[in-house]
Amino acid sequence: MEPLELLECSPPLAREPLTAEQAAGVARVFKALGDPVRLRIVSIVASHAGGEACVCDITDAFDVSQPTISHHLKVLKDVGVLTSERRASWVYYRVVPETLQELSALLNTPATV
Amino acid sequence: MEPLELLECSPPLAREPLTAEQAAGVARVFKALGDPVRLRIVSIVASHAGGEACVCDITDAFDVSQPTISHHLKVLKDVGVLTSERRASWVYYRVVPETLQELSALLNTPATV
DNA sequence: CACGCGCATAGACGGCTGTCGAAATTGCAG
DNA sequence: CTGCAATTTCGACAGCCGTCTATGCGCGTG
Repeated sequence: MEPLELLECSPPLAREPLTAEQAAGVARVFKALGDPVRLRIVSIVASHAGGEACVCDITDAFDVSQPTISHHLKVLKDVGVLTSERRASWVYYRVVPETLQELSALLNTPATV
Repeated sequence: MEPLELLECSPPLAREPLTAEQAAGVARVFKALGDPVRLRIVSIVASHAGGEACVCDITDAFDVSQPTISHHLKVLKDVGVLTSERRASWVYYRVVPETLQELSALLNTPATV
């Protein structure tokens, strides 16, 4: 499943209606962020020292099982919000700033009058 | 179901991990935006002349049934993305810029090194 | 007042999703 | 090579979600 390029130039939502294809692509990312656990995962990774966190760091912060965390990480990775890198026995996750920036720009309402 | 105030000061995701409560609140909004039809609805309303659109305007843009559109509008209204106002026989919907602005600020990654 | 139109609600149904425990995979150490 | 530790994958299951049809409600018009 490719990370899917979002929008070439990220026009604000209010500029003109999104096409069905654009909406489908962007909705995938919002959907991934639409889970409390995943949202916290992103914030944990983003705010972690060095901008990265291993799975064990993340798992410790939740009461859900470790496979469940792994599942959420896969979802976030599939939509291009996170990337992963294996070093020794641990897998480290990082956020992809470009993806979040795209969404941020999209939601940046230009004084909708 | 109250529109739920998001975050008092909208700290970026990377500042510090969200609490479970914060994440739950924000995730509700992202979840609402995580559907292609709803995302297009928001963009249609936001880009419509006068910043508002009646249900008939929106329904015409989709192939789904009118009750389905009405359901999506309710979801977006419940999380504080849209507001509605009845004038005569028609109901007009508007975006709530503050809500989208909150999310935009949250995703605005501050150069995550 | 009664009808028609615009929109919302109710109920039903198939498919997706979050969760789990168990098993497989990968890499390191001995 | 063998065993261990960290992580992913698998299979299953309950609950949620998007969609539909049918129905109800509000409002303007004749």
